[in-house]
Amino acid sequence: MSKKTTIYDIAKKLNITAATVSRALNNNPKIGAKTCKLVLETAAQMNYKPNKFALALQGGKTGNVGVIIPRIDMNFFSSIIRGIEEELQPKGYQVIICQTREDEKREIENINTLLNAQVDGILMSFSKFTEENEPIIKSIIKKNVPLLFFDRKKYIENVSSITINDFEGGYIATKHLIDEGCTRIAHLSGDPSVDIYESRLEGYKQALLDSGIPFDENYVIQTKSNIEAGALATEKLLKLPNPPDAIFSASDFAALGAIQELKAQGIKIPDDFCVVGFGNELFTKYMEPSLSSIDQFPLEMGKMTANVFLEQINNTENFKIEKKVVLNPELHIRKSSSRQSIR
Amino acid sequence: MSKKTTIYDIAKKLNITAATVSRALNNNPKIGAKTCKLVLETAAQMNYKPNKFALALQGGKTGNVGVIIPRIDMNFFSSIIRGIEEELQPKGYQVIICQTREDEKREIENINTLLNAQVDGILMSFSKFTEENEPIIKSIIKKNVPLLFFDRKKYIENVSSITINDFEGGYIATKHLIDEGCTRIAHLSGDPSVDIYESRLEGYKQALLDSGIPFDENYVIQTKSNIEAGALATEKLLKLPNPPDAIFSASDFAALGAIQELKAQGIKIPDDFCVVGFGNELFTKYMEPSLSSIDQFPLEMGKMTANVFLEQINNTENFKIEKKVVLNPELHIRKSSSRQSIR
DNA sequence: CTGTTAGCGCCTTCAT
DNA sequence: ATGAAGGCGCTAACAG
Repeated sequence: MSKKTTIYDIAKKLNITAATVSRALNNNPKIGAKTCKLVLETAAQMNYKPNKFALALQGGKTGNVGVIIPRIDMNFFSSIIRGIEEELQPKGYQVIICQTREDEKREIENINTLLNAQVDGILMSFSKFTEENEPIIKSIIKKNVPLLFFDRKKYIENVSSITINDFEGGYIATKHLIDEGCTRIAHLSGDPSVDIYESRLEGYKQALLDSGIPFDENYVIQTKSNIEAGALATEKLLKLPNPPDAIFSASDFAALGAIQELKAQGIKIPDDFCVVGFGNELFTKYMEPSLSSIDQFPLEMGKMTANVFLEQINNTENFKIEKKVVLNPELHIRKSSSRQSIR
Repeated sequence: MSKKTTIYDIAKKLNITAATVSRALNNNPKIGAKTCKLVLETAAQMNYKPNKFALALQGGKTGNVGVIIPRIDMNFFSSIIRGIEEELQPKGYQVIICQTREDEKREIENINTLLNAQVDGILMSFSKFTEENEPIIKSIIKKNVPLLFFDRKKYIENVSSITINDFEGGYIATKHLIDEGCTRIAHLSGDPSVDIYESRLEGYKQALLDSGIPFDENYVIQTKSNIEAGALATEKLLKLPNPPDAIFSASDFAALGAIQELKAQGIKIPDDFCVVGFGNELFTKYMEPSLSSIDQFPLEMGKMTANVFLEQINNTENFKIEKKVVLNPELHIRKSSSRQSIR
C-alpha cells in the first residue's frame, strides 16, 4: 500500500500505452474488445483508482458537491444532509458542507468558495433572496454549475427545487384545529418576506375561509422561531378582548413557547386551548403535552434533492431539466390538539 | 467572470515568469521585495485564486478534511460538525462528511474513500475498535495522514484525541443523586466494550464507593440507547425485591424511556424517584418533567478537534504532536432530580 | 534574485 | 485500433 497505481503502471504491465488504458477505462468506442477487457481486469486487480485531481485539473468533474445550509445543528437540516449524503455517496460523490449561519454575506462567500472548488453542483437552502445575492445566483447558472434549491425556493428559470407544500401544511394544521372544535384560531407566523412563511399563512387563511370562519388579522403575530418569541406572542394574544382558543404556529419552537406560556397561565391543553406546530422536531414528541406538528420529511427531501441532482448531471439531452418537486407535508396529531378523549 | 486567472496570466501582465509569481505567492525567501509586492497586488487585483487541483496533483495539500461520524442527524454529532466547520472554514479547509451508519464495513470504505481523495486529515468518531478496522487505522498513520479521534478514543501512539471525561460525568451524575438523598441508585449502561460506557460505569461505581454505598450489580442493566430499551430496563428494575429509588442513565434516550415507564406506574418524579441522563439532548429541557443530564459540549469538542488538527498540520518540528484533550462534562440539574422544593 | 525545464495523472487531438 | 505529444495549473530542481 505504498504508491497509488496510475494508468501508466497498468500500461507498462500490459505493454501498451497509457492512452489506450485511458480509453479502455472510459468505454471509448474505438477500442479492441479484448484489450478493453484486459485493461479493466488488471485495473481492478491492481486496485486502480482514478486520481480526482488530475481529472479536475483538466476541467473535468471533481466528484464534489457543495451543500449550503443555515446551520447544521438543527435537526431539519442535518436530516436533509443525511439524505443527500446517503444518496450521493454510493454514486462516488463527496458532500462538502457550508454553513451560512443566517448571514447573507457568508452565503455569498460560500458560493464563491464552492465555485472556486469547482464543485459539480451546488445544493442550497438560502436564507432569503435579496438584491445582494441575486447576481451571484445568476453567476452560478452562467457558469453552468448545476444548482438546486431545497426547502426554500424562488422561481428562477432552469433551477430545480425540492420543497414541501407549505400552503398545504398551513391548511391541514388549521383544518385540524377547526375539526377539533376550535373557532378562534391564532397564527404565529415568521418573516413574511420568506416565502415558506407566506405560504403557511395563506394555507391558514384558506382553511378558515373554507370553514366560514372570518379571518382576524389581530390573530396573526409575526414571531422569530424561538421559545421566548412564542411565549411573548402568546401573552399578547391572551390579552386580546376576545382571546383565541387555539394557535397554529409556523415554528415548533415558537409553539413550545406558546405552550409554556399557556401552562404558566393555568390554561388547560387541549381542553381549553389547542396548539399545532410546524417541523416535527424531535422534542415535540416528548414534551408535555406532546405537540402536534407538521412533518416536513427532511430525510426524503434530502434524498429527493440528491436524486434530482443526479438526473440533471446525467442529462444528455440538449435541453435543461427544470424540476419543481413539492413534497406533501403530514400532520402528526398529538396531545396538544387531541380532544377525542373529552368528546 | 469568464475564465479563472492563473499565475501565467499575472506573469504575462508583469513580464516575468510564472515561477517567479509562484514564489512571490508562497513567500519564498529569495525574491525581490518589490517584485513580491507587485505580484501580490496584481494577483489580488486580478482576483487570483490558486487552483486546488493543480496543488493536489503534485502531492501537495488538498484543503479538504474528512470527518467520519455514525450519523449526522443526531444533535451531538451535528453540533460537533458545526464546531469543526466553523473553525476550519476560515482557514480555507472544506469539510467532507462521511456517515458510517453504525456499520463497520462502511467505516472502512469511508476511510478508503477519504484516503483516495487525499484529504489533509481525518477526524473521526469510530463505532468500535475491532480486529477488522485496526489495520486500516494503522494504514492511515503509515501514510502520514493526520488522524484525530473525537468522542471515542483508544490509545494509539501519535494519535491525538478530544473526548470528554466520561468517568467524571458518571461520577458527578451519581454524586448528585446521592446528594438528593437517593440511596438505591441504578445505572442504565451501554455496550461495555465501548470505552465511554465503561468509563461512565466506573464513575458511577466510584461515586457510590466514596459515599459508602455498596455496589449492587443487579442495579446495573445494559441497554441500547433508545426509549424502548430504557423503559424495559426500568420495568425490570422496579420488579426487583428491593427496587431502586434513582436511575443514572448513560443515555438520554434510555432515560426518557425510564421516565415514561415510571410515570406509567404512577411513581412520582422527583419526589419518589430521581433520574439523570447523559448527553443533554435538546428534548431533555422540554420534556415533563425536564430531565437532568450531563452536557458533553459537542460544539466545543468540534472546535477543539479542529484546532488540534490545525496545530498538528502547522507543526514544523520534527517530532509528532500527540495531544489528548479531555473536556470536563457538566451536570444540568432539572426537575427529574431536583428535590429542593420538598426539602 | 529570476528564468528554464520537467512532471504530478489524465485526457485528447493528431497521426499511424 | 493504438501510439505519440501536448496541456490542465502549479511547484521544485537546476541553472544562470
